[in-house]
Amino acid sequence: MTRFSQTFLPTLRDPPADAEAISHKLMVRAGLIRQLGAGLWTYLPAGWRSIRKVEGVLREEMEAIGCQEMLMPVLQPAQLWKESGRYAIEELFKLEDRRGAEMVLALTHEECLTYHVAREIRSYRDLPLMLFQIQTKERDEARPRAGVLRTREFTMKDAYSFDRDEEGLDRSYGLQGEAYARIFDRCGLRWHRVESDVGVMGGSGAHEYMAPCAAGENEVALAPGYAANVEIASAEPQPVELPAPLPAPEDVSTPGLATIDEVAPHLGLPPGALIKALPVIVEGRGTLMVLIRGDHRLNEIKLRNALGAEFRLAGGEEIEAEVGPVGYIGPVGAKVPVLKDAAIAPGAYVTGANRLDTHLRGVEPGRDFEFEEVDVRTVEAGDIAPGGGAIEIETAIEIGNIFKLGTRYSVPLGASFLDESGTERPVVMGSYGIGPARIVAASIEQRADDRGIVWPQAIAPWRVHLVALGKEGEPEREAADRIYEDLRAEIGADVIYDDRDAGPGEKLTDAELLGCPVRLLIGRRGLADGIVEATTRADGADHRLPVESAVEGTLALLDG
RNA sequence: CGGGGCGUGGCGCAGCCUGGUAGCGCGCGGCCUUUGGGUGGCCGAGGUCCCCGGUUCAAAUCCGGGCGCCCCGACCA
Repeated sequence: MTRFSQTFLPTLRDPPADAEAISHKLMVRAGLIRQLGAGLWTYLPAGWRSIRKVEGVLREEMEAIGCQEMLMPVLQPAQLWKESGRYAIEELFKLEDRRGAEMVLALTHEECLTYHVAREIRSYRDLPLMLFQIQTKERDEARPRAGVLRTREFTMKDAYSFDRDEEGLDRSYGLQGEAYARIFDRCGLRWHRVESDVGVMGGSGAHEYMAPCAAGENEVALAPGYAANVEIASAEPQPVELPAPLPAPEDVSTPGLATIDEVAPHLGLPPGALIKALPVIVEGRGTLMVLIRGDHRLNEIKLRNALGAEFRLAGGEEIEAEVGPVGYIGPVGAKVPVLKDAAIAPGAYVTGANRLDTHLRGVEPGRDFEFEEVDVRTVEAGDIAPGGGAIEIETAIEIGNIFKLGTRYSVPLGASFLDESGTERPVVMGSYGIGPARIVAASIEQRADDRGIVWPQAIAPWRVHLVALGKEGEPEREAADRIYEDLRAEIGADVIYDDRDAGPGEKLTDAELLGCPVRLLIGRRGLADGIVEATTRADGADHRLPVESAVEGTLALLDG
């Protein structure tokens, strides 16, 4: 029974005032979701239908690769998380039960599943194993945003693989990757698989699946044969014109000029002919000076990975005390070790002189200071990717990720098995996440037009939106009632029938807002010619279907 | 966590500066009208003005505190 008049489908003429993202506005306007609190969203019937369709695709593709569905609790003993070392995560919701026992709300389920696997898996004969669930995740996000894009509670398809060795992991990882490609294709998304950061915890590899769209929180660097999250992307920089070399560095007076933007024009040089010196304090290593070309930006994740340790930028007082006058520090005669970004090519640069109001020109790396070379800058559009193509930067939503965990969880939680030789070995794990809500939101972001949502068939709340003009008891209604019943016999609940006594404008506008793939319009005008009018939402094409074969005609439009 | 903004019928907003009657559009209910792009008319319902405290004869409005929400940034295992 999906008659619009009896469905909880509250459409809105205007978007909520505080909505920015297209998907946020349209999902609220089309009656898919409503907000309960910051980062907390209710799915109304139409929205939930779409989510469940995504889940259906996920189930099919997971099962197709031998991944078995199960279900784990959201509420978990804190102890497990202390054992895995993740209890300190700020996003982890922590609470106590009535006895005062410490509990947490799971933000993923590695701990829980590894706990079970540790107890049930004994032999190499029990491996490999792939399991998944579609379950709620709770994360105390610092800043929920953009409707359903970043929330504190959401459902996730999380899959986990258990293998005896790295080779097995590679196989499982490959299978998941293939399933992911089919999933995102079936959901009609434009997406990229990009290399991603594995974090300080390690892991031997990770990829993110990114759907380009304006509301994205991530940036991806793309070039022919190359795709990486900007967080870890690496590329050849664009060249910069450097001044003629000097026999030795020379002082230049730069009174009051402390930034690249002030010094470069003063000397008539491009910013890239200057070197930016960034003092950082590294956990366990003290203060270092990182050198970046003046027109480049430091990539903190790449620096963290290069250091193999956490760090922070030094504060003003720390710089004065350990390095030199803020704004005038440089590598020549530096009191701390120097790391030079690889994008600083050989040549003569301007740097701080470590004396107030003074810079040096003609400074040449190697000749005038010692350094360790690292790659820690943020790539930019136009840089040359490893494959030789020019990089383009796109913003994107992360819709899924796959991660080679290795033994990150199996070792602390004691998940091991005996191999053929009777040796105990830790299970080698992978984890694989997809957010159904993000698939829905990304689809809307990528496909919507100025009239509303444009669903792909696979995840539309209804595939057919039947609009009857006229009111109760009139001929067009009777014709529509018949077609509705016939359609239901063919595609079940996948048709919504707008039987409201509203004006034509309102019904048609709502149909476009909701964005179902095929709209059938039954009105006097068409009926006089013996036809119903079918319009496909994606291309706006009109099709005149004879009344007597309207259902067949609709089905033909659908599966094509 | 830093910065900015907002909180007044279901939605979008005005009123606040300069204290005294809570208002508009949409939506909602009834009747009539209209039925190929949010039709028109008449009548009507609906508000603890985010909360607590203070000032005052009197607070949506002024003061103090708190809460909530949004945006930018940081963060995002």
